[in-house]
Amino acid sequence: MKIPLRQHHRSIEFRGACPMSVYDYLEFKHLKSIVAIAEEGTITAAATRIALAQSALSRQINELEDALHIQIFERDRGGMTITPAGESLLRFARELLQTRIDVVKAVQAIHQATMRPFRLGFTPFIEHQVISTVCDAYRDLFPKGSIHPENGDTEGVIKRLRAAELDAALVTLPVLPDGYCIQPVMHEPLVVCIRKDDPFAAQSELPAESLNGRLAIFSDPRHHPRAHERLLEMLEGQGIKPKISNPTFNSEHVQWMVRERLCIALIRQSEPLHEDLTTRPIEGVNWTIDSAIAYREEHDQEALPLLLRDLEKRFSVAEPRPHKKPPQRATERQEQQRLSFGGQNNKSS
Amino acid sequence: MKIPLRQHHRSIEFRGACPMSVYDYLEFKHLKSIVAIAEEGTITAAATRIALAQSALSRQINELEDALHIQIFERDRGGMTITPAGESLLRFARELLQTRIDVVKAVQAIHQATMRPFRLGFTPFIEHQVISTVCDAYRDLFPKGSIHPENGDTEGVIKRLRAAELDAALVTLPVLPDGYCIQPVMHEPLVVCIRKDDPFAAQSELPAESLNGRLAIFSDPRHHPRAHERLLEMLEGQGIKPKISNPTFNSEHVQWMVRERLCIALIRQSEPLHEDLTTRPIEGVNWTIDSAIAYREEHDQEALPLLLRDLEKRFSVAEPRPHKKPPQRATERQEQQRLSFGGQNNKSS
DNA sequence: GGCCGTCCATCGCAATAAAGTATTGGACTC
DNA sequence: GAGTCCAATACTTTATTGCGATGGACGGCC
Repeated sequence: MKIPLRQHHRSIEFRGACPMSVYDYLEFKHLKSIVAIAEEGTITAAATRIALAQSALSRQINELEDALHIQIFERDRGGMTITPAGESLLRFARELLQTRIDVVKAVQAIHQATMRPFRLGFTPFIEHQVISTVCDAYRDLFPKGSIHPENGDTEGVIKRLRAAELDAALVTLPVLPDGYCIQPVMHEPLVVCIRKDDPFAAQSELPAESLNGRLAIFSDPRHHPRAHERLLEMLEGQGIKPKISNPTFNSEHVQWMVRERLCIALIRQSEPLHEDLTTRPIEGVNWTIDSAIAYREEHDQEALPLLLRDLEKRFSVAEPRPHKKPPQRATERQEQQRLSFGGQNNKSS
Repeated sequence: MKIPLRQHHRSIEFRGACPMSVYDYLEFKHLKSIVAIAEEGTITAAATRIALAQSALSRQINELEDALHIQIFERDRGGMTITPAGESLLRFARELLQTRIDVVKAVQAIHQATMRPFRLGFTPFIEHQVISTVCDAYRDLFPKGSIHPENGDTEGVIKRLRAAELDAALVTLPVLPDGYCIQPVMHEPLVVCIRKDDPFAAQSELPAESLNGRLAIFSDPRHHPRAHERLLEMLEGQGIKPKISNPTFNSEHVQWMVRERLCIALIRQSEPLHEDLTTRPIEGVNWTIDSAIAYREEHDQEALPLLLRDLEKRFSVAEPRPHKKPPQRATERQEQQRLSFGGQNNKSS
């Protein structure tokens, strides 16, 4: 059991401000070895997998454990089994190794073509704040890169994404996750916009029936057919027949129509309101608009993995929405079966 | 310019499933070197700092650049300046090196004492969902670790945190950030709870005057003196004189009093309501309750850095709140000058 | 119980990779 | 034109890794 304390002939440790900490014993190659051993179960098998001699691998791990004072594996007969400490280490090993790959790819891209500009599509339904957060993240990660946001309607954006004319796109769900992946970035409640002097304004939540025949839908089927359909489905599910009206994006038009008592309207909770108007949730449902970033799995944009990784940090995942939902990891929950509806499913545990 | 392509004597590359990718050339030591060179400006200085010979460092970087086909530095007279590609790499180098330290520390701790249990304080003001998200994160990172949530009033929790009897604490702001650090986890709007048949329920927002003399405050100065003070300040700032009442935590008591027309009350937007009650925001202000996790800067809990890192991902930072706020990084914005008030300062850019 | 196979640890030795020392050469300064 | 600073290179030394072989521990099998 020799201690592999690096013994440079002449005094090291004193020179500069860098006393060679113990952490330096851990290198990426060790992480690779750990993953291999954990997955193969024996040093012998792991050694062949990572093209190393069995003896070398055995030494490597023993010395690492020794230097770090960690026992990573338990030596049973018949192989190595990972310890609790090793289990946590393994988790990070995988993460770090993947990050290394992503970083190298991205940096190579920056160098080679001074990196291809990141083409980010977005639809009119995406809040400006979301777009700028994404752009900020990108510029923060790649100061010399460039990001080109381009807008378009949902179908067009998705089509261009699929055709690799975009590297990623900010869209609102639902979209068919066909040929691309989705990572959610924000959820925003849908509420009903009514006049303050509307009789129903006295209530904190509007019963679904009260909307029947009054609620106008302004979403344009051409701009986001799936969301439009989904919305109609959801309304139908609550027994609400929407009023027919001409599609528009213009929030002021919508509010004007409500003010003129021509209808009431579904809008986002965060939308700034005219002073005569107010909003109310619909009783018993918890509809939200979900924004997500979509990207091709087989992307050729080297900046993408790191951008996604960073966005995960920047955007909400735990929803501080009225009534608690079970906290979930972003990667598991995304799905386009919500325009969204939350409705009854609060408090599943 | 020899190519340092690792030439194992006998054919490697074919053995297992691990064809030795180019990414393997990048090791943590390279990241250290890159950071050192970038900070020192010359190879010579960097070499002494990281206890390496100048020649070794020069070669190391040259071979790395060569293997990865990246130019990281520009060789000027008088030193090395970093390239755009290097700039991005540098960013990740720092991040990864820090993560390595955090990981090793945490894993060491797991091994040594099978890891000291994580003592997480929380106050009655913290939503259960927040606590369980934190606990989930911990257990996810350290499957064999244990986390002990303990509740207490704010002052007690802070005191025990400072006395190192707790490793971290979930508290609501404001707290004096004295001797410890704070990372926000959630913001939740405060709204006024009123009866549905209250005349003011017809309005979507309540003017501040309408609360005068009617709004009862149930927060207990003993449980969170600073928040209590702050709340009174905020009310005073709006010209609201609160009604005196006995402190209570029990939300049902509060709602019962509102139902009995004894008062109206400030509550969290997400609180489940009795069917006779509703909530309204106060006009012109945007008060929120901010939950944060507090911890000593000189912690001895090795799990803490990785937990904080993970929580950053799990919790909202971009606030999908009514009216956009500028997106900010979590670490910069925390401060206890909000109980919080948002009020006029929306849309600062 | 004895035999065999598997697997990990260890050792000696050889080959390679990495770091050290010393030197060179360019560029800039005075 | 000598001095200085710096990176790069030549050459030497050290450290790491590979290879092959051995031993111990365990379990299965006859």
